[in-house]
Amino acid sequence: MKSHITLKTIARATGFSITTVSRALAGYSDVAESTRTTIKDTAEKLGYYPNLTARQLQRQRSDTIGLILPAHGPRYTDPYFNTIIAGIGDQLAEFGLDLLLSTHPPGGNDEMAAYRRLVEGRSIDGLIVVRTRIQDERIAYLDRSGFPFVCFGRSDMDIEFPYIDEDGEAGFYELTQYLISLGHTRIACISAPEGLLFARYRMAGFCKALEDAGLPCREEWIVYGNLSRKGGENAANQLLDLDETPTAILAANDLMAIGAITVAKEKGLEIGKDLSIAGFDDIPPAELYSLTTLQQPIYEIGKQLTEMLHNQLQNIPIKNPHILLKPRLIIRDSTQPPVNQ
Amino acid sequence: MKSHITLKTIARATGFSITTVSRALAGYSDVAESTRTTIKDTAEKLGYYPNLTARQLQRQRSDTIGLILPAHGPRYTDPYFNTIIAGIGDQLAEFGLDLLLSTHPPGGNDEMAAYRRLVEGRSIDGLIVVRTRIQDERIAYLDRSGFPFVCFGRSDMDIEFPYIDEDGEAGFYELTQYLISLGHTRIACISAPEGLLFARYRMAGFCKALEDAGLPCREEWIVYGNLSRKGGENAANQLLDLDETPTAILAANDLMAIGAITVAKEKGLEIGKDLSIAGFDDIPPAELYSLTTLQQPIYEIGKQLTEMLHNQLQNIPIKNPHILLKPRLIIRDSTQPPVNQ
DNA sequence: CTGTTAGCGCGTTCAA
DNA sequence: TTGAACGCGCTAACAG
Repeated sequence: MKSHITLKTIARATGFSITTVSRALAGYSDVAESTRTTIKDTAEKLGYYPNLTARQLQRQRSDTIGLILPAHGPRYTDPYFNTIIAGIGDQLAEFGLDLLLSTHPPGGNDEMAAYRRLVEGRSIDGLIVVRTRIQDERIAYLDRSGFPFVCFGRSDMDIEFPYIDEDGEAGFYELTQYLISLGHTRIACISAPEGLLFARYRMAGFCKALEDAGLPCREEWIVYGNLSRKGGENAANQLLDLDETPTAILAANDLMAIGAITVAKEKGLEIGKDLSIAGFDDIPPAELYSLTTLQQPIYEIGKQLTEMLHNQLQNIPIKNPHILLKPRLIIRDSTQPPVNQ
Repeated sequence: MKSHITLKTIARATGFSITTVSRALAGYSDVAESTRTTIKDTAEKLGYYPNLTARQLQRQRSDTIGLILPAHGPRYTDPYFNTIIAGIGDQLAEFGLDLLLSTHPPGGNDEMAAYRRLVEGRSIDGLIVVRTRIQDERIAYLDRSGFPFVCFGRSDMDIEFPYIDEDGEAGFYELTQYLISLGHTRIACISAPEGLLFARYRMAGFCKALEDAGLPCREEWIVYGNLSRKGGENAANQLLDLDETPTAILAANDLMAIGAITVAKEKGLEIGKDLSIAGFDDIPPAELYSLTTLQQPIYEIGKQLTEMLHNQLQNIPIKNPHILLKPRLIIRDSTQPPVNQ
């Protein structure tokens, strides 16, 4: 490592005081043009770059925001995180901010310790919380300490906080409506476990669309899966073993939809023709399976979360602290009008 | 935000000097047990947490390492990304280090500016460079400035630097050997563009295995694809239109392998039986396609890179600065013995 | 227009 | 065993 060039170095080299050097470089107007030129030139020549840590300490602001990913284990993959990081990163770059990232398994002591560390160690100015939980200790803590934060996702607590979330209800409403418009009347749903908040919203959209169309929301056509491909297979087996089978199945995520596709194919059904299937997420394999699905606006959420937090840090009042972004319906071949009644 | 508790606060509360408080909390031995207790208690009661920025400035060390992801655009997805972050993050947590993350499109001015900023702004102690390029400006810069860094990937420059890479040659060697052991003699390869370093290594392993088995490395059985699914389709079409078609196709990545599978199926070939196909990466859809492939040890690479960098920062000599990690062969149904000669 | 003084919060001499 | 003084590098208030 080369030895560090500081303001002092330049001060000595030019004969001016440290303060003058600082002001010249910062572009203050009360500096003689000639001295500014001298200072700027030697700064350039010496390759001066301000020590950001020192600046942070003085300004009491790090221009850095934090993000703690709820990661778990070696084969950790979450289809959203690439995208949300890209969204956050791009927006951050525009604002000239940095991102401090940690990964910790969700719900443990480690995780909370990481939050405390970043917040109380004053390494960051604000925090983005992702994958909110129904009862979320992190939100409770941040609210208590008055630290600026925004969330990806809603929660079920008696705390007011700014968030952005995908509008699962609107998404499933549109998707169900679309299936109805194709002529389907026997529509089943593979839901996620009821404890999950997003599952509730999606189910609500599904039921509402049926109701609005005057169709019954039949209990035996609502089954549950654990969001995995296997879960989708089990659920699809349940549905397809019924006396009266549905002509369309709507799964709470793509993985389960793909599981359902596998099962249906095994039973000799042609997807799209004999049975329509749709999912949620638009994960990469969805395209390979020609799966109709809802694409989450994750990148946009990342960008907007960052903007929201930035405003908060600037004390700019947030016009709308509760934003719902509607997923985009991606229509592929897995959903088509029903052939046989 | 609550008002900040600093050493000064505790000093005033206990009546001791800031220095004593500092030493008591830091666990120095030259502090009376009684005063240490008093100080620790009130520190606890007041909820003291050291200001990390101030500590950084004084220690001239940030205990933070940097990572700049070569991301590009909204729909940016890199299958490795999650995994390597998880690996780096887990290891970092063990060392008590933080991670400063940026995303920038590769090769641009922005990217280099981001490197300079982190390095010269002294926000970080070391850097992990991922997705190395054949001629890599980042490596040249870091080498020039003498800043500690490690790389995921090799390069083709006259610079000595520590790296970890997947051993594509060994991987493809093993995979090819495996196909040969199944009885295949007509093996084709869909390579990546020659400019890419990893493509060279993989091809080398492929050719070497053929040679070692006394099989010819026929030119018309080596075609090129742009790593996309579409590229795999085109390449497979080329191969399957030949007078003498191969009984096995080895693709430089899973996406192209999946493209090849699609094409082969369209032509009425049964995968595994009429034509064996294998890929590289083990991306999630690979399992859905029962694709034999090579799984990259990304998580391990992330961990080991972090460890390597950490050692470097501690001035612990790195035993082996050039590590190659062998991919793991995942055998699925897409590769089977050839039926018809 | 420029320099002196002071302080951000912490750790580390050195003297008492 | 404790405290005063100093410096990390930068910025801001105040004088001149």
